[in-house]
Amino acid sequence: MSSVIELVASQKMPRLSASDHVAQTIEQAIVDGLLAAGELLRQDEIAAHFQVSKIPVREALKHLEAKGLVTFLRNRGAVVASLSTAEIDEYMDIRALLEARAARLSAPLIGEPALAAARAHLDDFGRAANAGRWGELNWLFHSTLYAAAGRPILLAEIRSLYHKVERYVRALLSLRNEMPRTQHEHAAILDAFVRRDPDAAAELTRAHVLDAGASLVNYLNDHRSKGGNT
Amino acid sequence: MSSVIELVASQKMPRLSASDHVAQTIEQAIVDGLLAAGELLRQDEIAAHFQVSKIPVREALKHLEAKGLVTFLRNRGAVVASLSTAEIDEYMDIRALLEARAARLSAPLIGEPALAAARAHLDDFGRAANAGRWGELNWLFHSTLYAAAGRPILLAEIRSLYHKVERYVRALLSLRNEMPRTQHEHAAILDAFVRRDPDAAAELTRAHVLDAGASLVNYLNDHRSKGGNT
DNA sequence: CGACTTTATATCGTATACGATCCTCGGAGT
DNA sequence: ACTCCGAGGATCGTATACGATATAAAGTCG
Repeated sequence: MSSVIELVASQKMPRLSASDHVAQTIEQAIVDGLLAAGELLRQDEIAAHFQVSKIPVREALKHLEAKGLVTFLRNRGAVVASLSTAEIDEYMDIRALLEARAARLSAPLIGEPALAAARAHLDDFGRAANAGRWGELNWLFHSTLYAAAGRPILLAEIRSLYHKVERYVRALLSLRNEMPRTQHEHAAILDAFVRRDPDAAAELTRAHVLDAGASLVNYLNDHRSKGGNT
Repeated sequence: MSSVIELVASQKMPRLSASDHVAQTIEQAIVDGLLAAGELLRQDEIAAHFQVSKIPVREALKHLEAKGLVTFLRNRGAVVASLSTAEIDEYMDIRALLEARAARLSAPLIGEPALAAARAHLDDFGRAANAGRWGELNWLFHSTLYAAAGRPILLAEIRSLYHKVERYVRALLSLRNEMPRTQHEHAAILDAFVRRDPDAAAELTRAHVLDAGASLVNYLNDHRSKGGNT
């Protein structure tokens, strides 16, 4: 076979169905906070934007509905899911549990390459300017540490929870200056991993997530219309 | 307006879209183990069964895919998701964490009506004949205990995890006689709630879930083709 | 002049239709 | 006889089309 054919074959699509492509793009947009909570997602509009019909768009939205990022209103379409402060609090509480578990399992097993990678993410994190990049690096830092646990399902569950609250965390980070404390806690966590100390890694991780959760809930309670859920 | 109109209005549908109806029914069938892991779900067939077109069927399957109960194979359709023993082990480990947390929060707050309801479910559980009814009562028992925690998200996450492994648990219960030990553990858990003892409730719940998980993993490791993931 | 009904329009939810991809089975070649 | 290949059929993925429902605007009555 000629090299031309190979060339064509190599770039022959991301091997992604239209439905999956739309789902991934919208998911990212929601997580990044580009779409406001409660915003209506008009199917025809999205379909036109991606140059597909409504069918794959609806399939994508159904997927995101099950993931908890979108809510369907009967005969009124889909909106970006919004979380009450109580719900955010619950998610952060669960994250604290699972991430502490992952840290405990991973700390004794982590290797030097993973530590170096985490350290690199930490440095990049300190230099990152916008909240978008910050969110990405924050996840990279933590997931790098958790990977050594060899628990893909646990990691996936953590990521799923993280996705649901990430846009709120980012909004907070953009408005308040939480970076110094965050960086300090990250450094302490990394140090616990360097020492391969499971108890310290777990407890510091737990406290880190709960701190972020408390800070977030406080902020939202202040800035939302008194009883507000939105 | 006449009473006839009111009558019609009152029974005017389950207010459920075709897509949601199909999703719920298939989800139940998978959880109940009526559909074997790995089984192909043919869209035309399902559509004919429900007397709808493929569109709502595909939306339902996309929903279940995001929930982890179904897997799509590009241009080959959807199959019932199957779990390796390692994945089941992970899910049970996470369940143990979350259910222990729910038990700890709930135990000090639980009221007499909830305790009475849990006791009733426990009795029914002892008399239940088939695995299907057993699974339902088992969930009712545990969820009744957790409800007092006032943590709907936590409860929903637990239910989601439970759904993913329930068919495997049921298969085990049907084949082995695990009921006596299970009943004994349930009684001990209920007793801890009666005493409003958070530590005991949490630890007994944790052990209960981990026991079930270990038993399940052992069984599957014995009965699956040596390296088997299915 | 305001509240209720009615009509219009936009958007949703689903059925039908069709090209694309993959599996099956039979035939040619070694 | 076995392997490789291609035509046929089945199933998937998506575009188009249409009835159903909700929101908004206009009209009517008190």
